Amino acid sequence: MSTITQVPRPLPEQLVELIAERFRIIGEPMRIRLLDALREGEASVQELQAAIGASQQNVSKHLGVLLRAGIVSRRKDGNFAVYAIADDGVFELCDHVCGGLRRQLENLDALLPGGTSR
Amino acid sequence: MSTITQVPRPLPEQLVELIAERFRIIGEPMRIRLLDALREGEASVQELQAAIGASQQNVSKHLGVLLRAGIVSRRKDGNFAVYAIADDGVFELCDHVCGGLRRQLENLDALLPGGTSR
DNA sequence: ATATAACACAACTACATCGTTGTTTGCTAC
DNA sequence: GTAGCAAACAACGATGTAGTTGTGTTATAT
Repeated sequence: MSTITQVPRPLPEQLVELIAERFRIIGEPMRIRLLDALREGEASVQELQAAIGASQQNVSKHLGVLLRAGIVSRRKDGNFAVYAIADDGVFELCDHVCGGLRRQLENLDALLPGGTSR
Repeated sequence: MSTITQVPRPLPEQLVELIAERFRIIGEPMRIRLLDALREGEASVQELQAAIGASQQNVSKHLGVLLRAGIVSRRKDGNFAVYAIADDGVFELCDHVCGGLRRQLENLDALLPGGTSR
């Protein structure tokens, strides 16, 4: 199942907004930390809170944003709320961004006299 | 040169910030429109302004953001400033996002009785 | 039933950023 | 030089959102 997302040429306004929203949601340090933590598997709010070091309310809030965006899923287990990655694509996205960052650094590096080191 | 961006497991704080910034920069409707317009090739501020329908100052400002992020490049041609895509990776990113959106829509679609239409 | 724990919701403050208005810079033409 | 155009810069108001504080809400345990 290849994802050959043939995108229309002048992007329709609605799609622009959707894409922007998606990027904006991921473009938050706290949410990236949450997604990164969830990479190891599902976790409760408590565990995420401990892993990241943020207030319970803040973690819950950001998880709510990710949940409404369909990026994570939620499951109730007794007294706990267990969150998990629902859309693995986000990691490919992050890897892509990391690749881009790396390319930029390499380009900057090439401009310096010292080469790779220094 | 395959970009196998092996990302460290707990993402270092600096990298988190960089990734977030990158996403945040792309996550703006106006900037997405600019990038979309530049997909056809380099263009002056005037042309972009006309294509998108925004004020000169606003277009210039957003282009400045994209330029500082290294996503577009700038070239002076007489009285004009000609911008072009510097990092083609952004389109793959957008396609990825579109793919994710499409998957979500399909999932929602599957939940509806009518199937694909309606 | 009561107490406690885990999580979510609501109101609020602080801060960032979008878009506008006004101005400045840099180039071309006369 | 002066006039005129393209683009960038600067300051401002309005809006959005991150994080905190305070308060429900739901489930477990005694």
